[in-house]
Amino acid sequence: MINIPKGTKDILPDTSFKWQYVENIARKITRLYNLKEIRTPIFEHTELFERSVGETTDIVNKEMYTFLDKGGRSITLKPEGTAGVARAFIESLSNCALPVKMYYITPAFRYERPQAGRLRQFHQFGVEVFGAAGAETDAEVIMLAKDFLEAAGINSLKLEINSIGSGETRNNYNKVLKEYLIKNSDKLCALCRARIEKNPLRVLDCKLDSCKSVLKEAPKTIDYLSQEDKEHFERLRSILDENKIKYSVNPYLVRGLDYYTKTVFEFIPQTVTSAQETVCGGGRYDNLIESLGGKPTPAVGFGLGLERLLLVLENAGVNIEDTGKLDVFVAFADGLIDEAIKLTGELRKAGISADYDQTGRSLKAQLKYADKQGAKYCITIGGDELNTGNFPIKNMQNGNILHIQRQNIIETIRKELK
RNA sequence: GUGGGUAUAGCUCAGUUGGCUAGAGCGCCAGGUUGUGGCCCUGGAGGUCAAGAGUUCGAGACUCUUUACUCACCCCA
Repeated sequence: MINIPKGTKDILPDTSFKWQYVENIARKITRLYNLKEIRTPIFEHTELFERSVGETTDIVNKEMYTFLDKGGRSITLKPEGTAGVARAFIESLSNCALPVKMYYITPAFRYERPQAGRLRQFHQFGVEVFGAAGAETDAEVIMLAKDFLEAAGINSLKLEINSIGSGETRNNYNKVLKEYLIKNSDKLCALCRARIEKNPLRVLDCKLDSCKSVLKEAPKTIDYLSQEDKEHFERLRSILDENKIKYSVNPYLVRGLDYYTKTVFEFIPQTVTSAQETVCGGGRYDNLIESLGGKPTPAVGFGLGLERLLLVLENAGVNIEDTGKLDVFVAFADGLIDEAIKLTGELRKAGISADYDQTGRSLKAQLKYADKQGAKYCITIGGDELNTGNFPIKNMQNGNILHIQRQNIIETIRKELK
């Protein structure tokens, strides 16, 4: 037997409705915010991710699904959603009226050791807004994420924000931070010492207590912001305050992708105890489009892990209802299958979902099967019904049976379903 | 990549200091006076005890190796 590859999961028929539930909410909320869907390829040229996600990140260094295609090109399965959308923007959308506001729901691939809330193929819902530089857009993206998470059923959420600055701010700060880290390098873990040169910002993110204590005294990005960056961050805070959106400023919040500038944020549900706590993360990336060869274009967005979201919903006890249950099951006595085919067909044409047994079950087993399918109603066809024209429609929830003339069945079912 | 845990029926798991033909619940299939599901009763199908080697008169159990799964670290959603 050949089994499923490591780190992947089948979404089976008894569970797929949960995915449809969150996807439907994503489509509903993005519509309210005037976003359109974009679908980009599952694979791109490897170089796109190297240049956007960043060569110092773990994602690019050790987690990408990269292979040569038959033409000898280096191809990579998308490890996240932003790069492909940025590429598509540069290629096809940069002459559109700005801002261009889009969302995507896509599988993504990272070669990692799987664990709770982390798979090798996972799914992201993400949002990108191109061409609006102001903090209003940062706020709008944050609000959208919050509305979505709340609509999905998460009611205790922690929002953390930070600004890591851009341009000069970033250079100045990196220098100061580097000096500080080098001075204290004997107290840092080996990994952090290695990060000092390559990407000092990442040290801020270390979870080791020994490193954390060093960081308590470390210079903070928000103290080194340029006037412009500072005003941007203040403006964002005031909009969030005005709109009663609670947040806390976490000066050590640094996102793991290199393209972020200025605002970064994360949503952390309070119900989860696991370390995979961040369900949604995002921020501004004003330099990405230019660095990929496009016109300088400010941008902001977020990515949200659907597996993690579903895990959080489960832990929070959110009950997701399967709205796709069968309306009518048509049961029939021995020899009357042709009548069942006819009636089932009529119901379907009338927009009522209907099914009947094609495996030769006994009448009793048909009822049992109808029950398992979650059928709302069951109609039984037998010799008596054909003679009298009077058919029993059983409500499978309360067991009540209505007796209805053949020509009135569809009308009755319609009324009942409302 | 590093560290921990687990592996017995489709699923969740029992299985005593090593000892008869391998167990339960759930699920599946069938039956319980030729036509009404859920509850109950009865029966049935379904297992190379992850794989390989070792210890032993005897291994599901003990030892070793391999593999898979899982959780955590790193990192990320």
